[in-house]
Order: sequence, then C-alpha cells, then structure tokens
Amino acid sequence: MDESADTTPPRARGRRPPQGEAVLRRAARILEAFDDDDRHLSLGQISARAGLPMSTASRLASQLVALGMLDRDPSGTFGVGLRLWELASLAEPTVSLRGAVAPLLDDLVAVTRQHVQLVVRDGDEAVVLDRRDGQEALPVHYHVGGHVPLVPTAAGLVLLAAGGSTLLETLIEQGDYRWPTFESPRPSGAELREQVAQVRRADIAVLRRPTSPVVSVGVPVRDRHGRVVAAIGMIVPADGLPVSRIEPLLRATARAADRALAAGEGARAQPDWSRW
Amino acid sequence: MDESADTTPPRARGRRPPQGEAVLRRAARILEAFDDDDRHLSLGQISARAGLPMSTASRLASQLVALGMLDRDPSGTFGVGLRLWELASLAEPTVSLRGAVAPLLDDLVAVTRQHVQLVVRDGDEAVVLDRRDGQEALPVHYHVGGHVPLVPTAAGLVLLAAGGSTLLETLIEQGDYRWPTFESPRPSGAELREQVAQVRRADIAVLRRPTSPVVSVGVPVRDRHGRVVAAIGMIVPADGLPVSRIEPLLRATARAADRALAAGEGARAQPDWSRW
DNA sequence: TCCGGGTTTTCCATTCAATGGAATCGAGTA
DNA sequence: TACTCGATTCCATTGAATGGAAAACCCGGA
Repeated sequence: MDESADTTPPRARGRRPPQGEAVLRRAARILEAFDDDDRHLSLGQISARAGLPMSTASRLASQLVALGMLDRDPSGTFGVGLRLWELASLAEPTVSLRGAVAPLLDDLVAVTRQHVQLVVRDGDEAVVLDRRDGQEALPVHYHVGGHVPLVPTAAGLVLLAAGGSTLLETLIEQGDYRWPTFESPRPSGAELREQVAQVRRADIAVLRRPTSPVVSVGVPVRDRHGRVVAAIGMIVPADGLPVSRIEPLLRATARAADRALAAGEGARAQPDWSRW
Repeated sequence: MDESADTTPPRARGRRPPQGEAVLRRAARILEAFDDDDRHLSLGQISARAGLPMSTASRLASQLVALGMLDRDPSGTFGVGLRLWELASLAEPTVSLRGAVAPLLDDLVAVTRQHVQLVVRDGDEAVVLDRRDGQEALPVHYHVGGHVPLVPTAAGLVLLAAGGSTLLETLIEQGDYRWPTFESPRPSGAELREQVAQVRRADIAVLRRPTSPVVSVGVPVRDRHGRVVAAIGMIVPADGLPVSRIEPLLRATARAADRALAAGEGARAQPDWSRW
C-alpha cells in the first residue's frame, strides 16, 4: 500500500476512541465480559467482548490483575479474582440477609430435602443470594450470584408483587420479560396483573405449569419496617410432597426469617478470631 | 516569570497528584475503603480513607455508582453494590468449590451441629468461601468473604502446610503473623515448623489451646491432581464431642469433597431456568 | 422564614495518564 | 527454519482526568 492513496486523512498515532470514554467504564466492560458460560477468557476474547483494542485491553487487564480484581493462570487466561469476591461480600443485602436466613435454609432443606434458595430483586431481575441443594434434588441449577427472571419463577413473582405497580407496568409495557420459549402462551398483561394480585392476596406464590415436572413456591421475607427485602423459594417435584404441606412450612420459615432479620439489624456480633 | 511575589510557583489549577496515579488504582482504593466494620461510608469518609481529594472522590464514586459497583442509599451514604457481588460470584475457586462441597457442609453440620467452614488460601491469609452455623454453635463469627489468619487456626494451618516451605519460611521470617495477643507465647519459628510438619504427616490439623474453650480441626481438600485447593474447618467445644470422633468424620468428608470436586471439574450442569 | 455550618457537587483551566497503530516478542505448528 | 497468531511493548498524540475554588445543597436552630 502506498501512502499517497489513502482515505484516512490525518494519520494520528494514538487516537482515542471517537466518542471518548471513561476508563472506569472500560474496566467495567472488561469485568462484564465474564459470565456464567465463560468464566475464563483469553485476552483476545476480552478485547472482542468488551469492544476494546487489544493494546488497551492488555493494559487494563494487567492493571486489574495487579489490583487483584482479575486472576491470570499460567496459561494466560483471565478469570475473576478473589479480591473482588472479598470486597463484594461486604455488599448489602448479602451480609445481613444471608447471616440471618442461612440457618433457616439449612432447616428447610433438612426437612424437605428439596432445593431452597434466597433471592433479592435487582432491577427487573432477581439475584440468588444463597441456596441449598436437597438430596432428592432435581437437576435445576441457579448458582449463587446468578440471575433469575422475575416472571416465570415463584420467588421472582413474590419480588415482583412487592415491587409496586410501577415495576409491574414497566415490565408489562416493555413486554419482553423472560419466558420459557417452549411454554405455549406467554402470559398477557392482564394475566400477569391477575397473577401478581393473587400473590399479593395470598402472600405466597405457587407456580405450577402443565409442561413442567416441578412446582415452585415462593414467600416474601420482610425487614423490620415490613418491606419485602427478599424471597425464599423452593422447588419441589410435582408428584412429590403436596404443596399443601409445603405451604405452611414456608410461611412459618418466612416469619422466622422476618424475626431473625429484625433481630440482626441492630446488634453486630463482632468477630473474635482469637478464640478459634 | 512570576508577575507578583508569591511563593506558590506556577499556580496550577488542576495539578495532578505528584507521583501520578492510575485511575483504576484510585477506584480500587475507594472500594477498599470499605471493610467489615464499616460497610457504609459517607463521601467524606471515602475521601479520607482513600486519601483522595473530595472532588475526585465524588467524581469517581458517582461513576462507580453508575456502574453498579457501589450503591448509594437515599441518605447519601455509599455501600458496596450488588452488581459487584454478581460479578464476583463468577470468581474461581468459589463456583466449583462451593458447588461441590456445599452439600457436604450441610451433612457435616447436620450430624455434628457445630460450625463448619470452607476456606481457601489467598496469599498469607485465608478467605472464607462458605460456612454453616451449627445449632449448638459457639459465638464465633467469621463471615463469608472475610479473612482468617493462617497460623492460629486449624484450617489455616492446613493451607499453610500445603503452601510449601517458601510460604512458611516467609511467614516465619517476617514474623508478624497474626496471633491472639493474650495468648502467652507466640510460637517460635521452630515450633511453627514442627507444627506444620505434624500437620503434613497427619494430613489433618487439630488445634487446642489451654486458654480456649474450643478445639478447631481442619482437613485439606484436593483437586484431581492432588493439589490442596481448600480446607474444611470445624470448631467444636473442648468439652463436647471428643475430637477422636470428629476426626474420622472430617477425613471422610474431605475425601468425599475430593471426589465431588474431581467429578465437577469436567462436566458443567447447564442452567435450565425454563423448567422452574 | 431566614440564617450558619457542614457536606457534596459543579466548574474549568491545566496537564499528564491513557490511548491505539505499528513494531516486537514468543509459543506453537508445519 | 520459516510461518502464524496471540500478546506485549513502544511512543507520538491528546482528551479524559484532575483538584482548588465557588456554588449548590441539606439541615437544625433561631
């Protein structure tokens, strides 16, 4: 190629991205390049997913490694770092909620031998804070920290119902809420409204679909002020323990969670590593 | 050069920090301003702890909020954000380890009714990956994501023993490893070496101190290649279940964990939210 | 309602950390 | 050995980041 016939006018060495972008946003995009399916990425993949030039990706990623936010194994591939995890475990509502509710999850799973999970709402999705696998567990897996859609899950519905009409209407309006593709009819706005109203009345959500071999049940957990801050969800085989048995158990657990949470909100047991 | 008599030579408006510092490092310092004792900070506190000018702290913190890395409640105080937590839960070794070992922790706590925890090493400390509280639990609290010192804990000793002589010697050399202040004699280098050797021989650590009402026991968890990747720790009252009973139980659990981990390393159960 | 203080945000002239194309390096591979 | 492809380093260029100061904000008290 000759330098005379080129359309690129000024020939700048280090031209910044056209629209100019904050470093932090770029770094965040690098972190967000990782997801459930790809927890390990090469630099090239990072660069591609984050939409950054290789050199920039390389530089930023190295910095993130130096800060412990990313890890890099000998083979060169990146992964999310432990330091990040340590920091993140300070995030509310994880600490107080998990601390208060974890023993109850233990009990629940001990009694029912089914999947149990604790979820909170984050925008128009839910996030799994903690979970226990029952021995008779069906192969259904939401991992801790993962997303759960609001509409097609019982725990999600509980959070949706608690989220106020604004949330519900927004969700209906945008209409693209997650729904199993093979499930025949995605519920209409009216149906969804009715479903939510039902959950509000009953203070519990029971989700049962003809095509699915499982029933999911969800109950709200409330803080001292009566605000729903989380939901406890359970997944049981449709042909197993009848829901009529599960319901009171879950309701009781939810009330216990309310109390545990209220009690824990004040005092803070301070760590005493010396006595280990 | 100066038109008036002032000692401040050039009078620059936006002078950067003397030594010049990467944005990412500053942002990281902001995040690290949060800890167990202060999970919520005002802007002023962040600015002070991170050693940043108010204006800079304000700008960066807002950006972090926009990215979901920090949360800000109506009163204006900051906290670590949920988004960060979601990202962080992709971190190895949390995912595979917790997934594989969690059911075993459930069993352990169900049988013994004592505290159980899963820890991994991070440099010269250990980090709690998961824990279960026993019903007969003593008020000892390391929260998930928190740090645990290597030397004065059984699980820590296991990781220390597995960490190779370099780690041990470094720790001895710097000599400032954490040790309960009131515990009379901090172990000498020789004592520590002997202790570690003992752990290596027995493939289990039992820590019993005269001043403490608890005994802590730790066993190593190994990956497919036989490398110690984590430790399971248990804390039992000195006057409760005898350690001779606990030992075989923990050993068996550790072997089960090895197998669960090896099995899980290959296949990945893929999430199937449609069947909820 | 208006005031005094403490905290937070915005403004903006200044400048250096960040940038990305190209060259270099390095581990595979034929 | 020569070739390939991914990652790193180099470096001239520049706009994103900076921090002091001023403005905006938020309260509790008068």
